[in-house]
Amino acid sequence: MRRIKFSRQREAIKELLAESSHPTADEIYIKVREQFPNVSLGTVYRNLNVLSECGEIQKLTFPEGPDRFDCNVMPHYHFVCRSCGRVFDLHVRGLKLDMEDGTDGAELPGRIEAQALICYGTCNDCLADESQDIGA
Amino acid sequence: MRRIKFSRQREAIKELLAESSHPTADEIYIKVREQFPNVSLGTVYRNLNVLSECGEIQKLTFPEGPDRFDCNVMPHYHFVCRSCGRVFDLHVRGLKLDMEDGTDGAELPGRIEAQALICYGTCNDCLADESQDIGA
DNA sequence: TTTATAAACAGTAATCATTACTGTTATTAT
DNA sequence: ATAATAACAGTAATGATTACTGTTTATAAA
Repeated sequence: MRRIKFSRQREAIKELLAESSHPTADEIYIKVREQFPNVSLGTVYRNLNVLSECGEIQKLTFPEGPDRFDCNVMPHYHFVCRSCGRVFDLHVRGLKLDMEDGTDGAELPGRIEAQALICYGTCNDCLADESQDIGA
Repeated sequence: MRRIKFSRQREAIKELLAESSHPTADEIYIKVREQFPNVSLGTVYRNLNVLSECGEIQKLTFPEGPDRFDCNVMPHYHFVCRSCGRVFDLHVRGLKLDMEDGTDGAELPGRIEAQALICYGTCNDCLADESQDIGA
């Protein structure tokens, strides 16, 4: 059982995570370097993994681009804009899994312990831009 | 607009996809080599991308491991066993997104055009193994 | 309040999945 | 048949992430 020691770099990473929205490891790296010019990208990755293993943060994987990290560990889902690439929180009260019933293929393949839902679409900003383009 | 030409390799990839369950590019590569010993991994990737851009197949991204491919393009979701790593189809009739309402943060960030849901847990086989271990 | 320990570090090399490039082959429209 | 070019095999390059190595630093015990 490993004791986790305090580290200034990790504290900085936690603070930066709290004030940014779903940053990538590299985005965090760039910001941490303002406080610790010699910090290495490996340190950022190691600490992000330590924090997500502790359940202090959440790692998010998307089909496009690198993983992102979220300081919000409450169950919630994500919306990715296909146009601008931004990631938004989706405030969903709860997912209702309406399973198919029937004579076969009807049952769950196992015990569900966690869920990740990603919705893809066009964000409101990009929708507004689209309608402007049409008007112009 | 590019015209897609017939290719024997692509046909083989489609057939292999139809008879396997969520294979990775590498797993397909190994199988295609039985028919085309000189096929290259790049060819497999290129064709998988062509097919998923055409909507003939679906690309699946998971937090662990490489992408997987699915010949089932009907909307459906996936279950990943954390114990054995297998991926199962989830036969869900439809997701009910029960959005939070309130004075702010309540609205959708945009227009949802697609959804990907991954559930994580322990599959029935691994659950059975677990209870055997306890019994022994 | 030194000293031992091992976690964490910076820096760098290695890995893995995937894409891009290059010269050749095969499909298809003319 | 021939021309145009999609697709190919083979290989190099890329991007994200992890692993390694020798050093520094936080913490627990002497």
